[in-house]
Amino acid sequence: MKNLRLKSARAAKDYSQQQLADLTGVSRQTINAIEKGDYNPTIKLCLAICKALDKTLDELFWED
Amino acid sequence: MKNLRLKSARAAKDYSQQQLADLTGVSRQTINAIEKGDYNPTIKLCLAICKALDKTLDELFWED
DNA sequence: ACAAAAAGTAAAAAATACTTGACATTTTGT
DNA sequence: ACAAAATGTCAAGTATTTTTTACTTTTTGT
Repeated sequence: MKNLRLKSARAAKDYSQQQLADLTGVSRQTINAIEKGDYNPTIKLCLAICKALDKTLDELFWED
Repeated sequence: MKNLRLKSARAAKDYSQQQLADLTGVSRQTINAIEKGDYNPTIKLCLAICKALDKTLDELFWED
């Protein structure tokens, strides 16, 4: 399923997918796929994304 | 680096590495390697571990 | 309306998470 | 002390993430 919290947090910082990709050291397609919910990133990448967006793991990646 | 919070949370539930592996659907070696800090698991596996141990992502996997 | 930037998507290759099997060492219980 | 259970570790193979390249569609600004 889509990760709208991530999309929203990225928008709040006014970052493009490319900018967030550069900040976290991955490709734009990877960011796109994570937002789209296609597959599960590694915790290392999740942490990098959280730090780039000033969010916690629970805020962006927790699911019930 | 070692993930002692994970090791501690597992001990609090009195689970062996094998038991936690069974609960989360991975091999014992994978749990062992994560505790040892050898590599980065996927967020999906992190979530499964958190749920098995009644912990949040931030409690077990956040790093500063 | 138009151009430029951003986002969506796909296939093949590369990198790495995870498994399986096997054995050594440490810990636990009696 | 002894046996059983738990943990640590390694190597080779499999599964999945991530990259690269490329193209299409949507959004944004003038």
